Amino acid sequence: MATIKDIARVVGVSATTVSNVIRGNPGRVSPEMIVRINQTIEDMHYVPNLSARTLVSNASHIIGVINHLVPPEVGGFFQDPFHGALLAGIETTLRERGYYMMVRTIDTEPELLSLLSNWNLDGLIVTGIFPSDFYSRLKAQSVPFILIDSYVDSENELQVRLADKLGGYLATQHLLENGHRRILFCGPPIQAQGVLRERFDGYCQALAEYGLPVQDADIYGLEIGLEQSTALGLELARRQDFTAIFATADILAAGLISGLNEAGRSVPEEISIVGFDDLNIARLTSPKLTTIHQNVVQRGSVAADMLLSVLEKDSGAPRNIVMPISLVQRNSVRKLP
Amino acid sequence: MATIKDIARVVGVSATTVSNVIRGNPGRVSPEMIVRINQTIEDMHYVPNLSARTLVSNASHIIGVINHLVPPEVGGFFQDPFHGALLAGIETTLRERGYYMMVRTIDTEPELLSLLSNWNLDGLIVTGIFPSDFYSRLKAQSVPFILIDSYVDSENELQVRLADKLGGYLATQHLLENGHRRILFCGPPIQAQGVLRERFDGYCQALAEYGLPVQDADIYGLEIGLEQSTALGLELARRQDFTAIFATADILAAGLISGLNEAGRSVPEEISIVGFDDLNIARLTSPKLTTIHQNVVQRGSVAADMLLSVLEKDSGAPRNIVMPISLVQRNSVRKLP
DNA sequence: CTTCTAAGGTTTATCGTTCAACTTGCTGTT
DNA sequence: AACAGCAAGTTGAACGATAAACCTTAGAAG
Repeated sequence: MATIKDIARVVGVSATTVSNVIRGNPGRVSPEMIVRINQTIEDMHYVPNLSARTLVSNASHIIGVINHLVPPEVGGFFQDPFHGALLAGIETTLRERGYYMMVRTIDTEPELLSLLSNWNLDGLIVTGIFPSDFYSRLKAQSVPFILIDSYVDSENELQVRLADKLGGYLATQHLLENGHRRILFCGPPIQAQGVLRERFDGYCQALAEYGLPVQDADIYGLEIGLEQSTALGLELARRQDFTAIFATADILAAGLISGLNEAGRSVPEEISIVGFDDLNIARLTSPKLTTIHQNVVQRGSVAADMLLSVLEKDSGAPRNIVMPISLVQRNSVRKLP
Repeated sequence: MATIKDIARVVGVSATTVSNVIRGNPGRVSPEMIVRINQTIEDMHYVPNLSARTLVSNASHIIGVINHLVPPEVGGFFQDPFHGALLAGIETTLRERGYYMMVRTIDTEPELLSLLSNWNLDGLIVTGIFPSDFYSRLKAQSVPFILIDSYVDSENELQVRLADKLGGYLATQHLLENGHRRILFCGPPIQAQGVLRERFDGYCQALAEYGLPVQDADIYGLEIGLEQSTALGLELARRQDFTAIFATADILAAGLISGLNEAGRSVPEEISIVGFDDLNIARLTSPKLTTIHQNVVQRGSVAADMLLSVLEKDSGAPRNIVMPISLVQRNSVRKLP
């Protein structure tokens, strides 16, 4: 494969000059030379070697996308449709802006360190929910990163958040408006801060407005995954003291419906359900899922855009975006008389 | 960040010696020195810089995973649950064996070339269906690659195939056994060779055994995606001259069910459907999908394993595996009287 | 007529590793 | 005593690019 020196030799200039042309360096090269060099590059099918570039310039044009390891039994990262949509948005934007993407699930801290120093990653997109001390570990590395999912209470940190509290509120309120008074909350375990905390806060607020208590027995924690939620659905089918469920992810809602159905309880006739995310599967379940809509693909793409803008020193770029949500009514909620 | 020279200076040896220890080079270093160097590496949190390593040794430890660009409107690559499962298997294996994964959708040939020479990829996992001339283009590059989906008629090429023809046969035969006589075939356009060709051949064979003709009007080509298949479901609802559908992917079957239902035709009472893949969504649809099972996650992981074995010169490694399939009966097929 | 400046380059060092070719000191053999 | 052979290193040149500092020439300015 041709190197920059080959080009230089053929054209009869120094490697630096070729390098300047490649990187579009300002004004150092005459217009006709630019044309000749570009022509030769094309003729010889020259493509710069980014490993070499990375080595000297310390910028790799690789963005790492990491997620906390989700054991395959629990569904796995790539198999989760939410993350699939996120990745789709991220990849499209990175491609368009000339960056490469290295996806990796991270289990232990050394793995993160290896990833970073192995490849001089330019930046990191952090998806999924990491243990709470992870954020400070990450800050200790001097790599720009943007958080999706694992919120942090700081205006300065790069984040693409969602109006999660509002989402939790709207979902719950919708059920209350339809006459439901005992509403279960099902989602991954609630941490001190982050997505789930906020959705839970919204749930509590809605209940409070109707003067209803939040009851421990109504809060269920489970891993994201169809198996887990189907199992929970089977379990819940035995309880007779509630009429509705707010599930913090569509995939959970889908599993719940499936489990409830299997146990002979019908949705929405006996039990109403509201989901969260509005993924494709929300239209696949039967009944179709009433859920909180967010544009996940766009969220990934906004995250990538924000990160790259910061990397490219665009100081006017936003650091903290909150994306909108809305309630989408389909058929999984029944109005009680 | 510490470099190999820092380690060398601290220990008081040359960089080469450290390098030899890191790479486990045979016998050139005394046991006690090995211990001291390893200790220092750990103390200083040294991690080798793979860009530098790649540059000189011409092996990057990066495996590219490519897919032909699927426009987002058509579903996108990452959002397709089949590819999600595949990626899950691939990533797990690559991680375990110490490789990195660079995922990229490829639109034009220059993009492929850039990807390859930018990063000195060690190998390529090719998923999805590429245009037919792509295979020869790929061969022209001297990068080892393994095909999943885009079959090629050559025993020598690395491939992880599936008993696709048998799958198509079993699916169709199951419908025939249940009394169906007019069975539509729905899937992405059939090419000269590859997955779809084989599934179609199986379909034809089963029909032939029952003395039934293959009719052009019964073959539908559509892009993989929920939108497309839902639309097709709506369209098919108007036809009254068939009782069953064989869909070559679960995601298509799911959309078909949804479209048919929407148009007021019920599955399986009026129309029976058999899918292919047995993805998670097969248990989400209502009715649950009767489908051809394959272990997609494992398929990804087998592909990665085979490729790495070849890279690591394990000449005994298999080059061409055919993974098994089986029919899973759920509730989307009705026995006709 | 000298000096300055800008355009259009070139030279050389460097990034962090690896690899091939040396060196050095010791042991054992004949 | 001479020397082969080996263990345990070292040295210096790559790999392909970039960055900083330097050079050369023509014309403008004084």
